[in-house]
Amino acid sequence: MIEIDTTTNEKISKGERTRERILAAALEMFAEQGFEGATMRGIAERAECSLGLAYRYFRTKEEMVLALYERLVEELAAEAKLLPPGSLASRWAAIERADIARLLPHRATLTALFGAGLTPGSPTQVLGEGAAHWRRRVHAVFQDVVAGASDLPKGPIRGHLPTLLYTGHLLLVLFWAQDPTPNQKATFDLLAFGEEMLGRMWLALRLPWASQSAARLGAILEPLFGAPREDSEDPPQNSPA
Amino acid sequence: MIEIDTTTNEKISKGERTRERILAAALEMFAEQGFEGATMRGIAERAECSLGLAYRYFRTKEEMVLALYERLVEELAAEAKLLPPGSLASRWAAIERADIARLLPHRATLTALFGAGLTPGSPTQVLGEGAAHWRRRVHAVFQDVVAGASDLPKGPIRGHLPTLLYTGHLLLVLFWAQDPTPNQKATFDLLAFGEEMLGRMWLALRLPWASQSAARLGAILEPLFGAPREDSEDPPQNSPA
DNA sequence: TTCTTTTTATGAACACGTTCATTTTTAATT
DNA sequence: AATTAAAAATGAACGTGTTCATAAAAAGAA
Repeated sequence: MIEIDTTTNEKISKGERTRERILAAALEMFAEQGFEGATMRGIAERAECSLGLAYRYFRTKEEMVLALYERLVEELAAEAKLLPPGSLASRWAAIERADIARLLPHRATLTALFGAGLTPGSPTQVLGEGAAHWRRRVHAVFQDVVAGASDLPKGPIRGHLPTLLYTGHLLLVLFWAQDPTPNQKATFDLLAFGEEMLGRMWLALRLPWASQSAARLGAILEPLFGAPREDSEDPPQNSPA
Repeated sequence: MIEIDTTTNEKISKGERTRERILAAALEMFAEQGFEGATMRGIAERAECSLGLAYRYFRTKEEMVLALYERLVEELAAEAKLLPPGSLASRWAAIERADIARLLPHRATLTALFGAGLTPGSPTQVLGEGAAHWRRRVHAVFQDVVAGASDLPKGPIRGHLPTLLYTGHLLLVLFWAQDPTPNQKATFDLLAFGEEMLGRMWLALRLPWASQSAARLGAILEPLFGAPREDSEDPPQNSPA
């Protein structure tokens, strides 16, 4: 019962199609009823399968949101590759604006993931071992953002720029998810503020202590968000053995 | 069956004593088994009461952690009052160090609260309406920190300093709860970094655009964390009607 | 005291996320 | 076609947080 995908010409097993069906049902339910409002039984019913089957493809309810997050990260990565050259500030702001626009329809859903990301013991803990693969993935995106910039500084900050931008991204998205102002105005104000600050960077880097401080901040954050270690590169498994 | 407290001479009803017993049991269980590990049934058993009774005094499991948080905030406020005069940087760093030391034994427990604080719909959402009372309370603490500083700047930043310090505090504590480095070294590095930055503030404020930028950042954050509005000052109710 | 009202306490029941032994369907092999 | 092995699918059952109708105990009024 193995079929061939008409667009990508890849073999698609029955299981993969079922997984897709369940995920689609889940995302619809999340959008309609929120993360907590949606129940696993309801998702299974909409996907026209049993409750147990949903757990064959997703170890946990939260992992369904993770699958959504995975897609969004890949879209972000693709967008970073296509970013037109320009100043670092403009490139960073552009990708943040594009990302927030993409996350917008899933705001309520993603917030559940962020909440879990700050919960100890969760496999999706932001700074935990389970999320290391995604940290590297997103870090690579900001390496692209930096690499295409036309106005890179020379000093010791250079190497820390991806990590610093990534940190800014994380804070911005986390804030966005919580932002109670209408249309998340405060978030966009912060974004514009950050863009302007980045634009003035070269002015500030004239001051020797400012340059040193930026590098020092980068050094603190680097081991947490930053450079890939010699670990394995295997993405975590969502499919059954 | 109303008794008199020997230390404060206040009337203590039977219910209040029961509430205290349940809270104590809960905190012990949280410390031993973590927030998720502790069960409401286990807490009730240790408090030698029925399951339903625990829900009479705490609307939810999370609210038990909130009761702990409330205590810790009051201790923080008291400590801010006793802070010796000095530079703003030293006063801020001192209170942060003291606070983190106080939170340390409850790290695992509090993280559950922080996670919930980022979850939409939760009554303890950090920037939500339910937490407004606590935001004002903590903001007042940083007003004290600022008020006692010996080196306050003159410009438009002055009014935003409490909000800016509070924001730094929030970020620091959130980071601390997640910090995977041994003994939370990264957190203390960030704290030292922040202290040094604050110390250099007056140097930076010479630059007109730096001064304006700081004020602009304050203006964005002010409505979220900052100044109390004309709302009621009633603390949320934990006791039954 | 006796009656009434309020406070304090109970535990069965519900919906939920999750697990697991089991069955059914599909693919591979002879 | 018959047999076997692997993949896909099932639904009952468990422990959880939470709710609720109800009872017991305490306080107040007569």
